[in-house]
Amino acid sequence: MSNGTGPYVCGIDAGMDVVGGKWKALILWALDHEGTLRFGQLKRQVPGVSEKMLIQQLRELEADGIVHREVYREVPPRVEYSLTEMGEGLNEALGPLGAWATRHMDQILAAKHRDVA
Amino acid sequence: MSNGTGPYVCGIDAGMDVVGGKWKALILWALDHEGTLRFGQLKRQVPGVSEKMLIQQLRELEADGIVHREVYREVPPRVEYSLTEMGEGLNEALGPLGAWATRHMDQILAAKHRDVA
DNA sequence: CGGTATCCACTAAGATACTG
DNA sequence: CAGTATCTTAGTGGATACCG
Repeated sequence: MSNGTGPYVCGIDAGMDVVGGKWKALILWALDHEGTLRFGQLKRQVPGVSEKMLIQQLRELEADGIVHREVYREVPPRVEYSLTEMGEGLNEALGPLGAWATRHMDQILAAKHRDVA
Repeated sequence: MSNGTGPYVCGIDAGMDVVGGKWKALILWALDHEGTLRFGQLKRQVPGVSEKMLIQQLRELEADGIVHREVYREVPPRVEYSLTEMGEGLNEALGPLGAWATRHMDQILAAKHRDVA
């Protein structure tokens, strides 16, 4: 996801690299609003995601220190995902972006329809 | 870049869709710091980008109302790119994300090295 | 329940060559 | 100078089937 020319040019570049996956924003948002979630619950909160993608994105977020994965060795198995402190900070940092997009939602949607047509 | 399940689930989702291209953050950053730039100047400010990708990302940003493209019909041709008001707003909204990433840069870089290895 | 593994389609991205 | 056109490759994402 980076440009490969060594370290990042700016913080935004690095930030986009962390949160830039197709489903990551949605995962972050779900964990922020619902708190700790099991795998199955999380899947329901992110409609349309496949198990493969959900796992993949969760593993990347975990590697980046954004989400915490807690395994309970029970029958049936239970795994819970939650935001770390760093993840909560990331969510706060994304707040203004969300607000901006909400403010300009009509234009964003209009542009999107145009390139579909 | 969206999940295709209709409108966006949240603003962050929509925002990521606008700024989520591989080079868009860098383009935004360059235009914000340098002001109006010609195509060639912009290319030098975004090291490693191909002309094809630069054009493509610029066209998408233009369609989203983020950058303004001004063509001067001269010889040799001159085209200048600048941020719109909406684009400047987007840049401000990305500020906290950049700050967050800068704050956690070491962990981000560490995670990145780990999955290279 | 919470994953893995495999295969396949699609798109994003890069290299190169050419044009108004 | 500022693109366009074409081809090729790498990576992303989805469907399906199976496992502890």
